[in-house]
Amino acid sequence: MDEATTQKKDIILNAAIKVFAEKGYYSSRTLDISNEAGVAYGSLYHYFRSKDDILISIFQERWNLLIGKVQQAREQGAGPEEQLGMVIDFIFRSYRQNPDLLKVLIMDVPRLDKFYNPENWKLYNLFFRGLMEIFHEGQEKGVFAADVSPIMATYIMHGAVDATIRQYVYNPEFNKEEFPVEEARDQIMKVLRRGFSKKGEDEKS
Amino acid sequence: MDEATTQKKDIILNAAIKVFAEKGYYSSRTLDISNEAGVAYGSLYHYFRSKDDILISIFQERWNLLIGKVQQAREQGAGPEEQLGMVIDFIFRSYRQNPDLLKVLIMDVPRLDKFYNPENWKLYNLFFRGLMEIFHEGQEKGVFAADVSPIMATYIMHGAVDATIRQYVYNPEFNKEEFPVEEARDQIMKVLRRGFSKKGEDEKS
DNA sequence: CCGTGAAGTGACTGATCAGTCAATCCACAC
DNA sequence: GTGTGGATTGACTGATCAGTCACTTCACGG
Repeated sequence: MDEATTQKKDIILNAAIKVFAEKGYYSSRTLDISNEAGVAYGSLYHYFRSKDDILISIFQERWNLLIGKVQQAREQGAGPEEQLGMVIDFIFRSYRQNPDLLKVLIMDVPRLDKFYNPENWKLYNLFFRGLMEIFHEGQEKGVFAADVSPIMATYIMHGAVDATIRQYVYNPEFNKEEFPVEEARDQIMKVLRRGFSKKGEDEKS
Repeated sequence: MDEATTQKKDIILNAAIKVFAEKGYYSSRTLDISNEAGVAYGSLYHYFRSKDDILISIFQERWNLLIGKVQQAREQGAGPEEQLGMVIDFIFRSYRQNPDLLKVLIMDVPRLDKFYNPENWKLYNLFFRGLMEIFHEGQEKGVFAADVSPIMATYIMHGAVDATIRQYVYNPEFNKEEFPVEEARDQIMKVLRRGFSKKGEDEKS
């Protein structure tokens, strides 16, 4: 795939992210996407097989970035706690930089039937596997409590971040100005650090 | 609304829950719902205004149960921690009893544009408000850390439960037999208890 | 038993749209 | 300057489906 093709695909993908975020996947028309991208309707089908293919491509491309970030955190972060912090921070920064993308990844992608094929599950779970390894190492190093399974720790962390961003994206009663993302991020990290901490393990079960 | 009408509506609603859970809201045909319910196609429109109305009715009816449960927990639970436990337990029991319902509430309802009207937001946020009050009381009683805002605590708790149930419902690689819901529930409660605990507050920030 | 209106029926329709395709344009090689 | 093949175009089509409606059946009161 040459440079020009990659660029054109990216233009379409970015337009699609904007349109999907605005109207939701099923209410979005492929014509809206081509208009937003400034290309002819038919061109969409030159670069992508179908509307589904566009959404899945968004997921695959951006999810790989996330997985790369987890990898990077594991290599560069001083300890397990800092590594988790880096991942959470990356997600919140991604939201600040492109709320539309997060909206699509959180709300549209998981709702598409075609999304659930073995290839995508593998990619999806790679993220969780990376996080689990951080937790596991943290337990071995005696930083994290041994009585919390890494898999549950991963889901709890993911859910906390996911639900919070969902509030930012959707809840009109949520005051974003008074409660900036950095504050939300810090509070999540605080709660999780305490929740997973080895020091809490002895507390009443 | 007489008894017979209520019953018939309930039959349709339950059929819709099954169909929506199976295929997702947008891929579900209203004809599938009438077949599943064993009523004529046109009858759907005698009892409900539209397909959207059916989904929103599912939300409203069941969400009221959840809100009632939060209220009940606040009245009957000994302390804030036990109260939260009761709410979490109710959600996991709802999943065991009717996974389809949870699938619809978690995945389909929040994805419907029409869902986001002031009336539904009000109802939706009533649940969060109830939880926030539990947290607030916990802080006043010195059980929960004062440096975590009740609103974030609520989102973290909701997200943890939500993400976990999502794994049960969707992730084929997740081994439900080896990891029963009761175990998941206990681990979540453990992590949250530690994460929100007053005792952790002094730990390095 | 008749009248009334609610409950129930399912064939039909009008609108919607994803995807196709035949035609044209364009860049580059020879 | 000509040929080749990919890129681009947008009008069109075929299928899909939510919702309608004219009709039938039923329950019940008088």
